[in-house]
Amino acid sequence: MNAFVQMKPLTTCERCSVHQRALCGAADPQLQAEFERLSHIRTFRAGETVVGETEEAGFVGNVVSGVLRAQKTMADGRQQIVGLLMPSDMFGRVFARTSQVGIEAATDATLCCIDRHAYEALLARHPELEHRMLLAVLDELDAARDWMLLLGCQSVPERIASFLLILCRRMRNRGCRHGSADGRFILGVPISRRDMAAYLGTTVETISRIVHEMARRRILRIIHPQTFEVLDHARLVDMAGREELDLSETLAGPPADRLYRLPGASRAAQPETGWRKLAG
Amino acid sequence: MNAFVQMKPLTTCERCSVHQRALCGAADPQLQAEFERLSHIRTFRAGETVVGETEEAGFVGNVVSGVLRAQKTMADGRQQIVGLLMPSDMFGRVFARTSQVGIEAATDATLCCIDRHAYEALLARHPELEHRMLLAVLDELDAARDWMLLLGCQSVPERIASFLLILCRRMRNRGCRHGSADGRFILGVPISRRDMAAYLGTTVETISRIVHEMARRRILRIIHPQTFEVLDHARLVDMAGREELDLSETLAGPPADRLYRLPGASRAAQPETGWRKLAG
DNA sequence: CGGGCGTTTGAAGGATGTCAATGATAGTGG
DNA sequence: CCACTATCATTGACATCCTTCAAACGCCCG
Repeated sequence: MNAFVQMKPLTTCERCSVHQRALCGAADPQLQAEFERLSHIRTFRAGETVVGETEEAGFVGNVVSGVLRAQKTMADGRQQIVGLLMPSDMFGRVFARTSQVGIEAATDATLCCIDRHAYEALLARHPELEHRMLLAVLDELDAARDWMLLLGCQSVPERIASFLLILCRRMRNRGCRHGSADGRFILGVPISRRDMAAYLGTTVETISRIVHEMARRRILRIIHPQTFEVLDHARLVDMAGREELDLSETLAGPPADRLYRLPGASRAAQPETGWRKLAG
Repeated sequence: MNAFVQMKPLTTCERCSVHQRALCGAADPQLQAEFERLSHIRTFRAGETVVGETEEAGFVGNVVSGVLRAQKTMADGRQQIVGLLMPSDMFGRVFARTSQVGIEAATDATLCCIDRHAYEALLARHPELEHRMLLAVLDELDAARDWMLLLGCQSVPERIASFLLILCRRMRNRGCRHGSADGRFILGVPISRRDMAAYLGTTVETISRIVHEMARRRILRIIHPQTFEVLDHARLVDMAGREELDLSETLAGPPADRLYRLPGASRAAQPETGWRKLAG
């Protein structure tokens, strides 16, 4: 547990920042050695394509640092981001020629890659690994369906509030209890407006308008286009319109921290009337 | 293959209409016997709840006949259908207390049910079954992401066309080459307008308007609110706005028939201008 | 026959997309 | 170090798709 009592030198994988959270970290020593032998680190600059939408990917892997976007594109160019992949998340599609999902680096990123067929063979030889893989995919499916609810039922203001709440929760889960030391909650959005729009099924202009309206209402403070201070968490929850949001793991994270609950902040005295309409 | 040369009497499972397509059908004899012992048939009337959204389901299973809807509900009652489950599709969530997805019978339905923990134990004892389960869940994930593209990027007319095309493809895959004997293509929609609206992220009124507009344009003929004749398949494809639709398995069907391709019907001489706008 | 449900149709309004122009920012090369 | 440029974000005006509300219609079934 403690690095100071560790006698044997750590392997490369054991030094990996996402090793504890990723699938490979749960493997037994022999399997970990296989991972160590088969995997390799690759880096991508923001905007670079990791796996094209139509191509058959030769490899799968884990995000070590940075953010990837999993996206689908229509014939006329319209795009939908179907998942944001953060450190320790898996990317790539096993057991299929192609899944029509492209993977691109949303920020500069470091990936731990492994040949797809080698990984499939590993899964076949190690049922316990395949079991954990199944659990991870089931969680991704839950997340995808949660996002279908967001896209199909929620207004754009609700979607934006939901998205920001999910980011809040993720930050807290990752240990950073507050974004800044003095109790204020600073929220860094890891992706551009364009990616936000493609993720939330809207446009950059609409996002800009609504975020600024939220700032006018003192729900947020805009420090930088991608950095906000959350001023009124309770009204953000109201605005999202769904109670379970602080509970669910919508960004396809690991199931371990699924039961984390935000502290029950008291509701604002003056509840904003229906955020389904921007007028409020 | 042929029932007439079958000497041993068929087991209950072997007589099951979805046995060939479902997970259980691919199991070895010993595992099939376990399925036979553990599973039981339950019937539900249209509208009945199979698994509540918040409750912890005690069982999982397969659809034998009828259609189920997998849906999520927001606090204020808005609903999104996140999947339509047809015969041979699995329902229920293994390895989780709850997935916040409710299952209801969209039509009268017959289900083959199995205790969830018993099934989980079965998966643990039979890695090859768990492997097939993983493949099925991966296909469901692909389908969910395809639907995210539909909800996030497509206009309502495009969504409706896509939905109808998927039903067409499903019908053809299931062997019914034509809905009627004389070469006309009769399409039965297995769900109500309300369910269509909840599935496509829109309202019954909008669906009605667009379907009737399609009838006016001689793309469809409305035989009955839930029965259409497809008059112009090519323009239906145009209207959907995505080429890969006839290829992808969007309704979470089995992967076996994934490569089926519709015959390349010739395009209409007079292409409708942009179906993104209803005016056309 | 009547009630209820599902569907259709109409009118009106609003939320959000589109187009266009400006402002802000960061990266680049001289 | 600074202009230059490309990209991103913002803001405004406008158009329109779609929802909402309302009422009528058809149909099934008791």
